[in-house]
Amino acid sequence: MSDSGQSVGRKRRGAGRPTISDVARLAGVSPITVSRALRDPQRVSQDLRANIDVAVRTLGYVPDPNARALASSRADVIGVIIPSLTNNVFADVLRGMYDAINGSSYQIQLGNSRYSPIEEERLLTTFVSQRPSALIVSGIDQTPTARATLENAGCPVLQIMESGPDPVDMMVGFSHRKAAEEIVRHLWHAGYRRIGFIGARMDPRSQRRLQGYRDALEPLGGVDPALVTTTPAPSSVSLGRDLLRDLMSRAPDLDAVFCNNDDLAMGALFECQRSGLDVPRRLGIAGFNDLEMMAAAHPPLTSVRTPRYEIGYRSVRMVLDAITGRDIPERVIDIGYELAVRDSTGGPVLSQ
Amino acid sequence: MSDSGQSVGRKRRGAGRPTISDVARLAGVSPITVSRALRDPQRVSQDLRANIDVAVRTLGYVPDPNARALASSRADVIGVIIPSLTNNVFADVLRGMYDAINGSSYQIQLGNSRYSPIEEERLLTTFVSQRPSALIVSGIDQTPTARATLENAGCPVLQIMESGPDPVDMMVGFSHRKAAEEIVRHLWHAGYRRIGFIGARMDPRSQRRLQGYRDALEPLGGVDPALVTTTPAPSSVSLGRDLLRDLMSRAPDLDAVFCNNDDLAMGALFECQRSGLDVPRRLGIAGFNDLEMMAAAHPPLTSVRTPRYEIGYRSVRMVLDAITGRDIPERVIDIGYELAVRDSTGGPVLSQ
DNA sequence: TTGTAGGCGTTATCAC
DNA sequence: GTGATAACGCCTACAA
Repeated sequence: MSDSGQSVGRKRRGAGRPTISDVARLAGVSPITVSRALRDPQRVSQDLRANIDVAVRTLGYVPDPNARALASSRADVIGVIIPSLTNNVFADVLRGMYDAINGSSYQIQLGNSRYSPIEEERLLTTFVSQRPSALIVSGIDQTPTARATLENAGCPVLQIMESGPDPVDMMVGFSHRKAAEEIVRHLWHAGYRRIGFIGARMDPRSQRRLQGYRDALEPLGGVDPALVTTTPAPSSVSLGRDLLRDLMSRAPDLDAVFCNNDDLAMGALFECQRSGLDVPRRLGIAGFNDLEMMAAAHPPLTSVRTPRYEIGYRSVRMVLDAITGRDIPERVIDIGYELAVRDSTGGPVLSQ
Repeated sequence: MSDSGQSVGRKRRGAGRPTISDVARLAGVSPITVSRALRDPQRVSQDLRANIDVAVRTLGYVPDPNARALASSRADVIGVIIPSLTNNVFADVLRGMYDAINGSSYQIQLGNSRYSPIEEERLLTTFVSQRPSALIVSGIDQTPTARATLENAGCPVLQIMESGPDPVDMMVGFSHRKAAEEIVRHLWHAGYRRIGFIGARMDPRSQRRLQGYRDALEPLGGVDPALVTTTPAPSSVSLGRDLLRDLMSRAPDLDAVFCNNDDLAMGALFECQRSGLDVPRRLGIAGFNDLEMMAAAHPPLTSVRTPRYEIGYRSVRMVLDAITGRDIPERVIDIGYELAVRDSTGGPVLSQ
């Protein structure tokens, strides 16, 4: 009790909560043994481990993550950067991530780049300064600076949402271009011939969906620029209404529309309801992502089902495996997508 | 150059990035002066500060947040616990929070309790072990354990989303009970007499909305239990369809429905469209939160506009003020709400 | 398997 | 206003 660290006049700056030394003293071992028992119980003998467990519980000891990070030059943190918090797509991804990290000793450090590559650069710099155990970023269009930061981060790096060439390290996603191409082809096969495109935000993934739209129609009679409407404005249901109204007024013979995402598709549906256009007979509507509401709409809306939750879940499992040195059989995963074909693309009146 | 720290044979464990000592050496001052210049420039003389700035830039010095947290017993982190990531309500709150923290040197540490008080307890314990600068939690229904943790966290605490008695510390929210009461009264005044309630999830805030529904109808002829349908299942648009269908089959004379949230309201609208019920003449529909899609629907849907973004934004500003010791004029803020009255509650056929 | 020595990078404390 | 000293709590490296 002479050097308990609590004696009068002793100066301590900390908040006075128990430290690893307190536990060690109570258990009759050295601090490093406690440290080992906590991190890798197998490296400590049975009986000592038991003593230590008791001491930990008795004192209510909780390791200090900051001290741990400082000493080991490694924080038990996975940095995640996404471009939007309100986009349902990323909400699902995040849910998967948080589910996957549950029960582990790691924390997710979340950054919102707001679709700004520069903001992403800044966040990356901040995150790297914390020496994270892994980094997860959205998309494959990082700036050269950001890419360099990722390459020198000294930890596993995972790019999500898209598949593409030249990964920084690992990758989990799918081809937005191919997905778009496929659903546009579905519209064609359903009998639609004047197929338009409505797009908002027009971030890189939206651009590639537009490209997929073009790729699909090119061999099928060509792309009519008059049928394409895009805006850099953030996507919304109201915007879907507006964009469809614009497009219809400029191209009255439009008979189907592929919407960049589900919000726009929902807005397009409401616009049709308002103006009395029969869906799918007068106008076919397809969206992208297959949010839950799509199947519940009237009529149910066709979309591309993207495995968002799964992307989030698998990405965290993957970096966790990488962190713990486990074998990663595939470092680049094309996770695919599925068409969710519903009544809204049932075909025009005069289906061939 | 003899003791530059880079000389051969010297053992350094860190990743070799510049430290505050490197900056100090280059600027010809002591480390503590650099520390002060970085945190509170006014405490260091003009010329030294200039030298230090140059040195910082020359070396590309970035402070180590872990070392800082360890030494000061305080991490520049604001812990935030929300019950859901996919609920649009919290997405908006988070967006406000991330916007408000932008530019500060603080980080948000996000936890997802999945509507589980026990999970919230666990997260709180984990967060507190990091010595956060502030904590923000959702709702006012923490377990006694969680509440004790908050009270002993040694940092500002803010409860958001609801207003209520007995705050732990600070509070930003509004009365869900009163908001619900008001919109149900609106339905009554619009001429509806058989007003039902549809609820999902039924977390504490949903419960209070149900209470508001009852409080409104009690003095207006009483509550008919047959008009209330709730489920603990997570809310969704599809569920809104299902619940309305159930309710209509059990109470065919239903003439309006207050939905616990907007997803359910949207589902109720789709169900009416499917079964050919005129909205608002055969059935009035009101939701809660006023998500963007509500105004774009056909017909536009009535809801309660809740200031979600503002709650997020103001809550972070508030804890930031508290952290920096600024005066907080109001520690408990009722941020209010507004009715967004639209066509979907335009009144029944035989309006009085 | 366990322990010793010292460092991780920064800041609180107190002296000048 | 500036600096010396020690401490924050834990972990790596090496020794026994």
